[in-house]
Amino acid sequence: MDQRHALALKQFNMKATPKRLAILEMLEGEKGYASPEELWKRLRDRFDRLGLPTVYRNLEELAASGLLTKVIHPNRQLYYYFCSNREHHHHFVCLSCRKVEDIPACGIEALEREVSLKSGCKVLSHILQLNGLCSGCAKKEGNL
Amino acid sequence: MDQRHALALKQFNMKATPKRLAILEMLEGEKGYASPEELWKRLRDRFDRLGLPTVYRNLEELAASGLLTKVIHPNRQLYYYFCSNREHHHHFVCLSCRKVEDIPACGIEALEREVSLKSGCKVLSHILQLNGLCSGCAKKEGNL
DNA sequence: ATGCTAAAACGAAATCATTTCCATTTAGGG
DNA sequence: CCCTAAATGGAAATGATTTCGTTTTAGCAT
Repeated sequence: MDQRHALALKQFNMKATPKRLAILEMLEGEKGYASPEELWKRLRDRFDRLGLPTVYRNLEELAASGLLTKVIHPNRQLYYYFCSNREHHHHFVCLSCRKVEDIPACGIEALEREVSLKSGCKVLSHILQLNGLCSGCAKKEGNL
Repeated sequence: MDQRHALALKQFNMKATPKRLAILEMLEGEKGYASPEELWKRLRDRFDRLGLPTVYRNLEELAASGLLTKVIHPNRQLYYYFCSNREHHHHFVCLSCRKVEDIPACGIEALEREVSLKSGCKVLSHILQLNGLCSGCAKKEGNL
């Protein structure tokens, strides 16, 4: 299991440091997205020394490599999610319990082509995310 | 022209204050998106007193009403854009010159229905934005 | 016109998530 | 086992955004 992550890191020329592995491992164990500070607090148990900047740095780098996914949250704070789905796809995120669900295909690639053809622009990236309440939270209602 | 904005504000039970109108007016005149601070600096010429918090507050409220559109920027700062297109739609934003272009239809409504039916979740909002370089900036290349 | 009241604006100060800096440590190829 | 680039620690800085309590104002009603 560690091996899996270590390999993935190597693919991106990132050293497989214990802290990086721990971050991936912990986030993989989460059911939903987590903030850098939350992860830091939990990981401190496992390391005598662990700086918050290290967590921020690693999360950012891992997201840049695509090993983690950033969540765009209305409160503008950073949240990350471990998604094993290596295909291009998008997410539904629950604003209440933080659960994340994959969204099957989106027609965005076609849209990108259409837009860039029509206006001559160069699409570098796109953001697509659905926000809401997962089935569980929607039932409990009164949430958020 | 003021009248137009004043009416729009009234529709949302917002007072048509000079500063609000000025914000709308100035943003309407922009070709692209602008940051609260930029707007503040430009608007200070027209008001002896204008607080930055006022600009922030108004931009936020106007965006909440849908009179302005928020841009999700990779640098995580706030940017706003005046979009006269009252239909539901999305944007392509140029990361270099800040130009904004409307994106025609997106199939998101269908996607939302599909997702919410399949997983029983309640989709409250969605984010869709294409980032890139507009045709002009793409030519100049080397941008960003 | 004038008064009234809730909404809006001031502006200084606080907040606080995120980043910087640089000295120290470490992973991992040679 | 060495070496070097990469990673980390920790304290401090940053700086966009928000809060707070007070003052002003829009706009309905008299």
